[in-house]
Amino acid sequence: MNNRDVAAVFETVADLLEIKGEAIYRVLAYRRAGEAIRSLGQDVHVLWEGGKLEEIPGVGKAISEKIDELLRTGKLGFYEKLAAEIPPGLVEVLRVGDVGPKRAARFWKELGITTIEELEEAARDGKLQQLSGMGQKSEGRILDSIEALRRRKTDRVSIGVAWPAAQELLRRLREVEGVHAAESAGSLRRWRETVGDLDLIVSSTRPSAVMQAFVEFPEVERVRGQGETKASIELRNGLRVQLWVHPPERYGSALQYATGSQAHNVRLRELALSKGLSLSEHGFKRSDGSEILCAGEEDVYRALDLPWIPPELREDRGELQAGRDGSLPDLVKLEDLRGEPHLHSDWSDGKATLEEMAGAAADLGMRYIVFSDHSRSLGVASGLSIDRLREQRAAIAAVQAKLGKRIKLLQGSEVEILADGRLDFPDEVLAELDLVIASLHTSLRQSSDRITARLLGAMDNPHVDMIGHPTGRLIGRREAADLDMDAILGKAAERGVALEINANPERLDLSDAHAKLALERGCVLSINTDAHHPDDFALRIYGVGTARRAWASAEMVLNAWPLDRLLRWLEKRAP
DNA sequence: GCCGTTTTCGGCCCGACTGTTTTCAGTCG
Repeated sequence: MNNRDVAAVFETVADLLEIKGEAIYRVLAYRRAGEAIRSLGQDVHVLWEGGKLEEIPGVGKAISEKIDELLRTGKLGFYEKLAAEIPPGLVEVLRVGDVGPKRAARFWKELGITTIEELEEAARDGKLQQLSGMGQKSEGRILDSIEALRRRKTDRVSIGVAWPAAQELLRRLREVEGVHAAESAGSLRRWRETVGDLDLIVSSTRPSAVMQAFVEFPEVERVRGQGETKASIELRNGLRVQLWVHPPERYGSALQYATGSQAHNVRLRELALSKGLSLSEHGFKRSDGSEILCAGEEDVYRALDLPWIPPELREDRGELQAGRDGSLPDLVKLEDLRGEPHLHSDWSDGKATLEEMAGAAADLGMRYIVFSDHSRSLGVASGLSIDRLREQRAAIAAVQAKLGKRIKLLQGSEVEILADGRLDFPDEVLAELDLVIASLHTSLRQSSDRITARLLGAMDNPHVDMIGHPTGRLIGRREAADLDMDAILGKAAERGVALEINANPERLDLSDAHAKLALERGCVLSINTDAHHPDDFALRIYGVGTARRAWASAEMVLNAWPLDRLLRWLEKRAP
């Protein structure tokens, strides 16, 4: 039973309790605990064995006992009792928009509905509108929502899809007359790896005009709601978008509010209350009814005696305390990155020549790049033989001569960790390279013991400087390998091996949570694009976002170091 | 059910929008 499984049990418990009509704070407690376990960097088993379950925020005595029962027996009596009372299938019904716990409970009790299919059938038969408090419109909305749910396929989309889509909408919004500023908020602004919808905030004194222009954008499929200051639409590609319009003098509180996370906002509001202030997206209200307006986000935090907190940290993971202590990290920025340690050329499966990749990198201001084409056994990616690897070295030297001081070119390899744990090149070949990245691409479904041993063994090789996309996950498509992350991070810290944050939005591997844990263990990170084409360098933003979510400063990121420091580091590592 | 620069008990964030309403419940973020 992994973290996700445990989290899913508590999240389902929360939904079932809510349908049952339990006290909302009890429901929220289970939901919060579920989310905390889901975003835990380390295996919940490790905390369990160490008797540290209650250190998880939102986990107290009752829930830690339930985790214990789950991990010991694989079952939870509390859940089974609940599932006997309320059909667990109803949890699925909650995914339909416009259907919350109250309606789900009524549909079940009054119409016997326990699945989305049954709900759809009842709606088509006009049975929903016969319930008191329901009408034709509500029934129609629910039918629309079921269709929308089917169109979406998944609940959350990759940030690699969401971010460009948001930039396009923002560009268009900024052209609308009367718009002072427009930004994305929500989980996108916090750089979460997937987002449920886009939240856009506009500063304007003419909200209704902005609203009207927005719902008439050509890519809008349907308008889910439209009011004076708020609109909700769905795009043709299934993405849902919320727009808030606020006057400039309230823009800061609106942006802060919409950025979340919910847990962070709850903490802020508690803090506000303790100072006799009530905080909403419109600003602060004192008990006498007077207001404090916040044009900028920093005004919101200042009113609470806090420094501005970067959006990536707003997850209620200690950022308020760090703000009070003055110990907020100076987070790594895109401009801090000085080079690219992991990229491919057409010598293996890249789509561009050495010179094209080098030129593009130099144009972006990078000081160095490391050609790290695949090694010989990865046939599907045209991995280099030892002879080809040596030929490539001469080719790189020729390009270097041509580019001169514009950029420093290094040669590395993304060397396969074979299924039996050996590396794909012998040590004497690895010793010829400037930087060696060891990666898993095959046999990712091995048992935890075997696949963990492969990575540990690779890190014991003195030539290995870095591990590429450590868990091998593809978000939404392939699960991470079943690694003992505790052992992996411990070994990386001990051996001084850098761990990659692969910036490709399909990977983001290490994840934010693992990267944070890695830093706490004293590991060094590297933000790599794994570029196969010059356009891929643009993916750096996703890696930077993930590193920032891990509380990483530039000091902790290998490719944010100056080149001479990197070279000294490599030299010191050489056996 | 959790939690403590108010607290080990008594709180726990707040508002917009919609639909079916005679004053508000439900959903959403």
